[in-house]
Amino acid sequence: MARGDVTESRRARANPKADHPYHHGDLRAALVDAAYELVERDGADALSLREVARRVGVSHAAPKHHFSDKAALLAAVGARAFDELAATMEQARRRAGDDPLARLTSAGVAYVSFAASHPALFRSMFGGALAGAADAEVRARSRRAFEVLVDAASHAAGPSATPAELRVLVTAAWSAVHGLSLLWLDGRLGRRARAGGGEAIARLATEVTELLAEAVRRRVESRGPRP
Amino acid sequence: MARGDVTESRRARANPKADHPYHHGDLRAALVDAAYELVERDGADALSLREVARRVGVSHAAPKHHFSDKAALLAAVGARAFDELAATMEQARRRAGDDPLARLTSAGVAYVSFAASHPALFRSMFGGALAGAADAEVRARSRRAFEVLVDAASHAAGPSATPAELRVLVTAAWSAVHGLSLLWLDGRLGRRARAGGGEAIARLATEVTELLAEAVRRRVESRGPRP
DNA sequence: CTCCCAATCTTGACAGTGGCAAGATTAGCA
DNA sequence: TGCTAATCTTGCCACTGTCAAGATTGGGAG
Repeated sequence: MARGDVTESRRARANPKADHPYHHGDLRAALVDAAYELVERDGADALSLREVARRVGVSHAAPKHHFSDKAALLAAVGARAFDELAATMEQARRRAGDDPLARLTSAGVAYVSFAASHPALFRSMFGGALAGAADAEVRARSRRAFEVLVDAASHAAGPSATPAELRVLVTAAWSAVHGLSLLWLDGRLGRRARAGGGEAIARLATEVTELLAEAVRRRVESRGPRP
Repeated sequence: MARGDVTESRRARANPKADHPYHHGDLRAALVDAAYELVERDGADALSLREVARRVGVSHAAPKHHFSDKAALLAAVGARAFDELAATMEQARRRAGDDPLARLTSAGVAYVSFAASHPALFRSMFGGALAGAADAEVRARSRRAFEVLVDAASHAAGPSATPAELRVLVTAAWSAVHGLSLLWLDGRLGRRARAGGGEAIARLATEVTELLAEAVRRRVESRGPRP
């Protein structure tokens, strides 16, 4: 479910569970797969290296040769998750057509929808283990997702927006969808929003991003031509 | 540092560390104190019940009689933290005077400033252990903090704002400051913001909340009188 | 084709964790 | 003054992440 298959390299292994040859063939990818599933289900805090190893059918110390650390495994999971997020958002942008406002809102909706449909995963992508060390790869992959938002916000602000104005819009939009996602996951948006399910949160995201875009556009227009 | 002292009840204990009488006197409060400090320093994930017990000078199983669970202790810490947040925000509102916009922005700034000066604590107040069970007390205390924001946003929207418009503003403002706090804590706002320290994040919060308030106000005004 | 090195995986151990159970100690009420 | 119930301790279990040393094997050098 998580995502298609991963390059099954080198050796064609008939049965991954029954006959456990001493060398697994593609342990690294298998570990990331299993970890991704577990994190998606129970979150990063609940992840146990030993459990991952067990699922893959390998001894508890085997992961050590591919991931120095539990944090390293989580970083790999995070990188994959951000790829997923970026793909989702890019697809949403593509589907949104040419209208700049529609592009922004649909990117925002894609963001919160991803959070809503992968709650534990989404939480694990920020803060916690991924925050401190901030694996370089994770940062790079996450940037791609954010670029979608930045691009959409830029168009929504209009061509004559100042860099500073643009920066405020981008920061505000990103903060808003991010905060909206987390507050909703925490169930802190009142029961009206919670009851509505995925639809309610999507509508909220639309309203909020529209509000922001509208604000910047008006501000830009009322200022007159760019100095 | 965390906050003054807690009601030292019942018995006056001369030396809390040296002579450990069989009955501590006020173990519950002492545990919360110690846990609060540890969470503030290292976050909820890093908290160890045994470490807390050690700090208080008590056996590792003693906390069981006051907190059924590690989550229960964290809930107590969370409740205290939300009290702190609420107090900070109320103070900010008081200092802001009468201007509705100033009230909103200063509440928002107080929110992100709290996050910035208590990073690990702030993270622990949301998601993770506090998210699932959602201790009733924590919810109640947190509501008080959010009320400040709601109140400020209401005034900023103007007297003729519709309930629906108001709800959008409140949700947007709250989401924005919340997301802003977390993204900044994660170091995801670019190096310009990170380098600025507490000042930069406060400025961002001001700009974002002002943008939102402005948007709603214009929307309300341009709509004409309330239907 | 053979042999050997290095990568890969396993077994075993250690310190630390949260939670449970049974016993020691004491506070405060009858 | 005595005794019950609350409080705290000791001891244990299953589990975790990490390390060290040994077993196994793939794949290139000769």
